[in-house]
Amino acid sequence: MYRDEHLSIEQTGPVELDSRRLTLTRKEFELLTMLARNAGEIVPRDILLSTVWGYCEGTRTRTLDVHIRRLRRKLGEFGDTYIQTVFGVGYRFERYRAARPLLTYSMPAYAATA
Amino acid sequence: MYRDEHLSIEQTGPVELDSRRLTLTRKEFELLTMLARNAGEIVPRDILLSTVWGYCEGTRTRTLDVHIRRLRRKLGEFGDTYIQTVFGVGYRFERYRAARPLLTYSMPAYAATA
DNA sequence: TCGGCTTTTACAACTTTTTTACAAGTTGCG
DNA sequence: CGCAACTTGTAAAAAAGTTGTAAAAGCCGA
Repeated sequence: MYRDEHLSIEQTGPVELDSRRLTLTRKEFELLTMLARNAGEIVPRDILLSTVWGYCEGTRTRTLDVHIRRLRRKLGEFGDTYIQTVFGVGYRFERYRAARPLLTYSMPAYAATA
Repeated sequence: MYRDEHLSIEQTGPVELDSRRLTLTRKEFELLTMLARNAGEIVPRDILLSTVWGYCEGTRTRTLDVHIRRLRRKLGEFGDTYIQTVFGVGYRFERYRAARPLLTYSMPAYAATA
C-alpha cells in the first residue's frame, strides 16, 4: 500500500520502519492505513472520525489527536514528517523524500545534469 | 509441517520438543497445527474457534484461551516465544530464531559473510 | 463409574482506548 | 502589533476491553 526506503505499510503483515516491525494497536493501524492510502492528500478530521471510529459528525472527542500523537511517536524521527497537521482541517500523510543537497553557486544548474 | 532445532510438528506422528515426545490431546494438537501451518501469520480468534471448534462467530467462550495456555505450558520455556498473542485479534505461531551473536570489533562485518 | 479431556466460571492482570485538563500554537481582527 | 477565540499537542488518569489463570464442573468413552 505504501513503501519507501524507511517505511513499509501493507494491509496484511506488520508495518516496518527501517526493517523493524512496528507494533501498532488496531486503531493505530487503521488510522495509519487510512492516511497512507490517501498519501499526499488531506484527510479531514471528521472523515477520520467517521471511518476509523464510526463517530458521527459533531462528536466532541480528543481521541484522534491522541492517536495521531502515538502514531507519530512510533514512527520515530520521521513521525512529524510523515503525518502532517493541516490546521483546522485534518491530517495529511506525506511521502518520504530524501533531502537532496541544494545546488550551490560552485555548481551551476546547467552543469548539474544528474 | 514445521521443524526447527527444538520443535518438530508433523501431521502424522508425535510432536517432539528437544527430542522428547509431547503428549498433546486432540484439541491441543489441532490448535497447534492450525497455528504452525500458518507460521508467521496471525490467525484470528474467530478463525481458530470456527476451524478447530466449529463454533460460529459470536460464541462467547474462554476455551481457546485455556487451550493456548496448556499448549504454551507443554512447549516449556519456548511456549511464549512460539505462541504469541496479538491483542484483540488472535495468535501467531512464530518460527524459532536463534539469537545471533552480535558482531564485535574482533570480527569485522566484511569478514562475517554468512 | 472412573479417568481423562474439555468447557465454564470467576477473578486477576494486562493492554488499549477514551477522557480530562491544561499548555502551546494558529488565525483573524481592531 | 496584541488580544481573543479557536485548534491542536501532550501527559496523565479513568474507563473499557481483552487475555491469563486456577479451579470447579461437565462430558464422554472404555
